[in-house]
Amino acid sequence: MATRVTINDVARVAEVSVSTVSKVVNGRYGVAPATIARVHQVINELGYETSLVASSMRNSRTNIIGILVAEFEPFALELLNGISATLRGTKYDLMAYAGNLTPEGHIGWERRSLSRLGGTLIDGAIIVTPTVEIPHSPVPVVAIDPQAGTDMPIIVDVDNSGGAQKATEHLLGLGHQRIGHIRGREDLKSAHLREAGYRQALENAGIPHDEQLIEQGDYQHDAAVEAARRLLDLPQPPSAIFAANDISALAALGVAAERGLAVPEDLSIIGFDDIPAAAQSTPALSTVRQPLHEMGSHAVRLLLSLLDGEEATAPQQLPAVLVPRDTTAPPRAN
Amino acid sequence: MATRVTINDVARVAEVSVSTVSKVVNGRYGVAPATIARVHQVINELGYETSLVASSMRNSRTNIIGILVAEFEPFALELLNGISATLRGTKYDLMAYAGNLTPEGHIGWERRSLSRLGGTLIDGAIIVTPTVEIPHSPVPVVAIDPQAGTDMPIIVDVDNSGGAQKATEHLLGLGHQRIGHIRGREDLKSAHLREAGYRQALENAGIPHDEQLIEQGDYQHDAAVEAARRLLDLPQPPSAIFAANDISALAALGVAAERGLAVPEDLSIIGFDDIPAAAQSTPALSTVRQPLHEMGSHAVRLLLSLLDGEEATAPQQLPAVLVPRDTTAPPRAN
DNA sequence: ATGAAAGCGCTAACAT
DNA sequence: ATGTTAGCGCTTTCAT
Repeated sequence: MATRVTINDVARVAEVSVSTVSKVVNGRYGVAPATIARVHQVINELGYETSLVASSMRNSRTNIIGILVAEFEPFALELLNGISATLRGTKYDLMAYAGNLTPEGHIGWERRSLSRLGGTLIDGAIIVTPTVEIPHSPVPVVAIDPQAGTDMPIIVDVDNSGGAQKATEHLLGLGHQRIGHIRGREDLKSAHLREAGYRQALENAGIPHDEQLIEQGDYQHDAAVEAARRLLDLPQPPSAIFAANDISALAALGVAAERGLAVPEDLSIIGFDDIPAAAQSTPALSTVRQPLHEMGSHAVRLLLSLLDGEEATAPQQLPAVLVPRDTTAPPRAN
Repeated sequence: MATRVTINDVARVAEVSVSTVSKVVNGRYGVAPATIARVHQVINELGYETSLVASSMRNSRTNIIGILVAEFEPFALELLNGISATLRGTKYDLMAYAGNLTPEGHIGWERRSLSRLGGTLIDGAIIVTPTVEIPHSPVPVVAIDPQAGTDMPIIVDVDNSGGAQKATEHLLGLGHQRIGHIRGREDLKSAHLREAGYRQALENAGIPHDEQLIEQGDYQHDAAVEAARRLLDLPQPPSAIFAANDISALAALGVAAERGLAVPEDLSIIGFDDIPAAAQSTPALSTVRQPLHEMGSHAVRLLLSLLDGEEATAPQQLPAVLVPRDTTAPPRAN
């Protein structure tokens, strides 16, 4: 754990000025070949590398893209995978920063992280699932799957309403006519869009609207359990349920079990997200998947074009992918 | 994309000196309550945040842990998951840096990244799968799964020999007596350890050593295909093969198919690593898994104790987990 | 209680 | 070809 080798150490040992070392390191003109050789030799001997931090204070460009996440959970990690793959071969390095691990300050973490890194350390940022608007950023920013309003300029997310529509049409296609919906969190854009997709599918199928079939699940297990119970307690219970996320769908699966309902024979259930647990449940949960890899890839391409000085593009919606598994089947003939 | 708000902006608007602002931000004593209030107000108005970069040049501590990876691939991402979870609730933020994405300089990326970030930006580092020794680091370092020698002081990795032994004993337990081995890359420590575990298991079972049953597969598909062919061409071919990694095992699976051998009836195959493709193959590959989540968690705990000034600990070996799937079964009765 | 000044490691404009 | 200097944003003595 030796102390850091700085440009000063190199200059001293090579018996030149620091600016000469800097010129050599950055390949600037106006240094004698002999000097270049000697400096390089000292650099190797000492194992010197320029400090990213110090040089980023002088240079505007660092060739580093920052990925700002609240936390490294599976959703963010899968995005990171696509981002990393897309960045390979470009001149950019990748720095992922989780600035929300400390107990304090959880809301608005993205604004904080962006201010702390932007303008100096990173040339541009991709923010994963931001919770608040970013009014003015020091660097170009692309948001992935923003939770709140749509005021962020550049956005990549899944086609929530289209995905919900696919899920509902899947049930419709199996022959279901009475389809319930467990709604997501009121304050999140995605919840509204998913509900809209559900309504759209029913409308397209010419099925009259029944407000009783929509219950609030808040994207959370407990609330979804209650919602599912109310749905199944209906005088005319639904033969299928589209839940706004997999957590809720899994909750509904539990309620079906507690009622002695066979899934999918007595009740079909489909979720949204395709979280890992979805594939593990018994029976395996039918759902709709966000193409995370491609979303990350898309975000990178958008950011790179922004960094090349191109104009802001319209929001990018990537299609959701239907993943039919074992919780959806035709309704029991009656 | 407004320009960055600096401490100077705050000072100017609040009509105080920058040092006063700094004191307020860092909660130092000796500032009038009225001044504190005014400065805070301006900070909020302007949306100021201290620059990580600038402050890290003055402070020795940043409360940021750096994870240095060559690339964000599944192995590193899974580790990141464990690392992030373990760091939650501590005072540390997490910064993951992939410094190998640029085409040039791929070997020794870890030394480069460490020099560039260490000493200023990060308080300590966890390096994933380093390829070279780190002679002197500016900050405490823990290595996960180093590829080369064992000269790195603090290491976390899977128990390679133990895992190989488990795999071999699994085959032994099924009744196999003649077990081949496709060896990994000569220059990697893990390959030697896995071979050693294989030999140990056979020795423990009192099975005489047959050098013909070990072939070089280099951890690579093509070489492993050749190795598997040679094994199966033997006058007395093995009834089971332990491959040093899943790539090689999958290659062997292909060779079995090309020979018309049924797996696992005619030939049992087991790999090592549990890469995603392992679960996808037909039949699904039996293998041995590295507990990546726990390895990440362990590395964090080691690093934190190092940062608390504790002494270097001995290398940590985490047990590998046997994952029996469908490519291993008792040998055909003969 | 406040501010002026030095310095962290580095780069670039400007001498020499 | 080389060195001197200023300054990036910040924290920390050290005056005042």
